[in-house]
Parts: sequence; structure tokens; C-alpha cells
Amino acid sequence: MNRSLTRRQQEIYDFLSQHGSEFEHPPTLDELCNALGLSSKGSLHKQIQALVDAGLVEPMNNQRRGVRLIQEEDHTALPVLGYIAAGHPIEAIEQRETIQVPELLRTARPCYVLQVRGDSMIEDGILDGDHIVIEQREQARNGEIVVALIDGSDATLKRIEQRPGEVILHPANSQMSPMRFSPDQVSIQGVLVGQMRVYH
Amino acid sequence: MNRSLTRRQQEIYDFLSQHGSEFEHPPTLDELCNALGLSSKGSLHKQIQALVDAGLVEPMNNQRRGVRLIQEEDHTALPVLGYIAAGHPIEAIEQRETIQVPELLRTARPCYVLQVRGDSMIEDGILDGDHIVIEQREQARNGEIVVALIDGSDATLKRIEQRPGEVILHPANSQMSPMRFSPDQVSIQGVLVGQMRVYH
DNA sequence: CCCTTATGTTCTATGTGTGTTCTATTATAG
DNA sequence: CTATAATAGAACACACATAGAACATAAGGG
Repeated sequence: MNRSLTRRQQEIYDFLSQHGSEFEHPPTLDELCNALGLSSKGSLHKQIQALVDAGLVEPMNNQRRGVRLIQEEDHTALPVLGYIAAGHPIEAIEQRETIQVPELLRTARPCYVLQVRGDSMIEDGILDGDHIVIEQREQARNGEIVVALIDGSDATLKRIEQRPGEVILHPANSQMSPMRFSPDQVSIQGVLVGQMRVYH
Repeated sequence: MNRSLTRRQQEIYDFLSQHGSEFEHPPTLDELCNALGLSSKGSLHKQIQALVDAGLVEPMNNQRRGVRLIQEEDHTALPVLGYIAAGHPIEAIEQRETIQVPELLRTARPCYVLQVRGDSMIEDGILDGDHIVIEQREQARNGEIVVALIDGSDATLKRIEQRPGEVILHPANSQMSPMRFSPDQVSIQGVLVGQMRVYH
């Protein structure tokens, strides 16, 4: 889809990117002309139409200040919802953040990313600061590592064991003990499908 | 398809590779002529046409600045060179393989990916089967985890400690012992900058 | 509600940068 | 010598860009 833009179109696109991050409202055609050193908004309009056709700018049907860039979503990116530390609610990140996730590390189902806090899974090779990829689903098989919500408030990352009448959450840290709950206390938020770590 | 290029064609191709990584827009034929010391764009055009026929350059149908190299490279992908197991040469993969690597997990320098075999770094959270991202360089700071080549043949992934007159490679496995070498026995192949694991 | 103003849309005309094609000439290798 | 590669240069065709006028539509004020 990223067809080649002409030099001028690229210039206009770059200016729009720049402008969009600085000002709340898109510019008018006249303002654009002024900024780009053009004297004919008719010419400019033609260029912008090319960007619309290229799928980079929203179609502006007679709207004022309608020159808005289409923010094309990166299909390889997933939202980073926040931090997960054993025994605390998931701590949301202020502004919406995303991170690229290789296809290999995700599944066809909806996934999201959390950042790990703490050492509760250290013996399974999940360290403090790691990014983990979670597949969003409400059921898990025994032995899977899940994001579990306890009593509707506290989230934790543990290996799950579901027995008749009870649910056991196993940490991977010999200094911590498995936790037992009744099934109605525990709701599964997702299952671990990938993990990433930065060393630099 | 990859028929042999003539001397001039190779030269042009090389220049285009160079240019493409530096400038956003492809050059015009005139610019190319100038850069290559030609005075006839007609001649150049013929050469470029040969590159098009060879499948190395996109067909430029009357487009301005249409001299683009064909590149199907996914910029988020890195080559997977093979498996690394302590004390063996890196086992190359038959067919060239690549894997997507998030920007966060790589650096600006050239990087490649290996897959880990064995548990020698298990206590640092690097498990059998993990994919690791290696930044290609020949020097390392003490404490960094490196791909080291011992005696020119055996590759291994260890934490490095460089002392005057000796190099110590530390595994992260209490059942294994640090290994000592003289500096001329050890050559650093790269430094660990990222790690990924699949759980599904 | 109408009028004005600001702004987006459409059209024609024009210039020029740039790719294309051609012919002719000169190297270079076998 | 012959064939291939490489070059120059002219002539051409078209993509790209621009200006400017005229028209259409939205927004706001009286």
C-alpha cells in the first residue's frame, strides 16, 4: 500500500506529520500553501487528493480543516496495558503505548503485552522487567502460565492448576508458596504465549 | 534470473544501494550521470534497463525518480543464523531464515538472531529454545553476555570477564564452572541485546 | 433567515524537469 | 575482424507541478 510518493507529496506529508504533533487542528489549505511556499490552493488540493488516494490522508469531503493524516496501525504492534506484579492490580500506563511483537510470539487471537514486576516466576526464566505477551481468553489448561485476577482486584502471573473445587496458582520461585483459591475467586484474564527481554 | 552483470551495471547497482540507504528519494537519471561521471542519460538509461531486466531494479514506467532497487526485505526482520550450544560451533540452518524482531530488542548496529540450545545460562533466564538477538561487534564490556568463539571453532554464550592476561567466561548455571582462557584464544562474535521466547 | 466570509473543489492552461528512444561513435575482448 | 559493451548527444514524450479563475459549500452574525 505504501506506493511511492512524489517529492512534493512526501514534503506535504512530512509537513502534516510535523504539524499534527504540534497543533490541535489540521491546517487550512491556505495555511498549507503559505507554509509550503505555494500560491495556488488548487494545486495543493490536487496533491492532497493524491495522498488521499494513496491512503495516507483521510478523505476531506468539503470539511473545513479536513486534512488529517490516517494513522496507519502497525499490524505487528500490540498494546502495552501496564505492569503486572504479583498481588497488585495491573498498573495501567498513562498514555496508550504499543510495542512491536513478532508474529512468532503471538497467536491468532487477540493479544496484549504486560511488563513484569517482581521475581515470582524467576525460575521459569521470567525476570523483572520482561515484556510478556498475553493471549486474551478466560479458560486455561493446567500447566499454562496465566494472568489471574483474584477476588476481582489483584492480578498475578502464575502457573495454574485447576482441581475440582479449588484452583492452585504456582509461582516459580522457591521462596514463595503456591496459593489456593476457590474457583469463583479466580478469573483468568489471559494466557502467556510469548516473552521478550531487553539487555541494552 | 540473476544473470551476470557487466562491470558498469555492477557499479550502478552498488551506487544505488549506497544512495538508497542515505536518501529518501531515488536519484534522477541526471543526478546519477553526474555521480557516475557520465554525460549522457540515454546511455545510463540503457544500463538501468538491463538492471530492470535482471530483476534488480523496479521497472520505472516513465515515473520521475523511479530508479528504485527491488527490496522485499522486511525491515523489522533479522536473519536467524542457527543454533548456539555451549561448546559447539554455531550450527547453521539450512535455508536462510529470518524472524521479526521488535525495534526495542535490537540496536542500531547490525544484529542477528540465534536459537539457544542447552541450559548454560538458565539462571539468567535464558532457556533452551529461546531466541536471542546478538549485536555484531568484536569488543565487549565486562559483565555483558557475549557470543564467544573459542580457538576459532567452538561458539558459546557466556557472561564475559576480561582481566589482564586472561578471559573468564561465566555460565549462569551453578552446575557448571567458569572457563578461563588466554585472550588470544577467545574472539567475541557479538553481544546479547535481546531475547524472545515462545510459549505456545 | 439571508448575507458574508472563509474555505474546499473543480477546471483550464502552462512550463519544465525528467524518463524514453534513437542514431552514431568509440572502446574492449575473443 | 567481429561482437559486445559503453558512451555521447539529439529529439521526443510525458509526469509533475504550478497558477489562477470560477464555483461550491460550511460556518457565523446580524
